[in-house]
Amino acid sequence: MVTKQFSGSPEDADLTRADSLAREIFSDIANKWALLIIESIGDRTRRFSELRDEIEGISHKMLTQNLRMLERNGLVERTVHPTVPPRVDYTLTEPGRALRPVVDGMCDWTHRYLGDIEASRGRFDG
Amino acid sequence: MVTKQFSGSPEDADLTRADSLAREIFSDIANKWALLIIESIGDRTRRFSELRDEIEGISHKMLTQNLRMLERNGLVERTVHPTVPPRVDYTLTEPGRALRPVVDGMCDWTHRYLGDIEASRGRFDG
DNA sequence: CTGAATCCTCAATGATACTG
DNA sequence: CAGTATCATTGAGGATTCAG
Repeated sequence: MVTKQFSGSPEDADLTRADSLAREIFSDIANKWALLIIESIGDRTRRFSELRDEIEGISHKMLTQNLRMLERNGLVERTVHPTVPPRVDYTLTEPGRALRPVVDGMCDWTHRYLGDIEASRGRFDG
Repeated sequence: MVTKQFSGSPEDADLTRADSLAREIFSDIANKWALLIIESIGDRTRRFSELRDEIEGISHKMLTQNLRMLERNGLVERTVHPTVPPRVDYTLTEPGRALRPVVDGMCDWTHRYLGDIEASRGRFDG
């Protein structure tokens, strides 16, 4: 549950604090760019430019922004190679890898129900 | 994969069309309100006001907007009871229920790594 | 190449009021 | 109660520029 939680116990403060933190994290993760980045990195090591090229439609800014956010939350690790021109590699951390099955599940679901959804849309719109 | 797909085969047009549709659907679903609504409905029948009360922080507008979107994509079914005052029930359809494990997985992941993430944030911010 | 910062625009969101 | 519409505001996100 990432929605409300009632208690009444003395640990109320901690519970609501943990809940609001959970919601904050959930909101960070539950957005398309974050999930697509995780999906794109997978179990590989990817450079900034590779991600930008692979993730259709993502802008330079959105990519850096989301990579920072994922790094801050400890889902991706960023290693800078002091070469010139600079080269930065991104990999998933253990928490990041643990999220992969979830993202895969969402991708699978999307393809599995593509037809049904298209049909439903047709009905709804028409 | 919901990112790029190359082919070169004659079905190119259909492939890219299916891909863009997949991305569209993925973008619809991969947002916090949609996922929280699905989580909140679960296997129950929920009224509009119940959802509004249960999903902390969601506005009237966001709830209706996302419910319409989910209905259009065939994830939720909307049944209006012609009473006064009116009463509207929402339930998950088969595609909607099929997405539950994914959402549950994301919620589980959030709570599982809450501590790690908080620690990582501390390191990153400090 | 990567990334930060700036500016600018438009869409997402909230607040409010009105309808069935 | 549920839903739509309108308006106002904010913030997301794109384009561009500069720096390491």
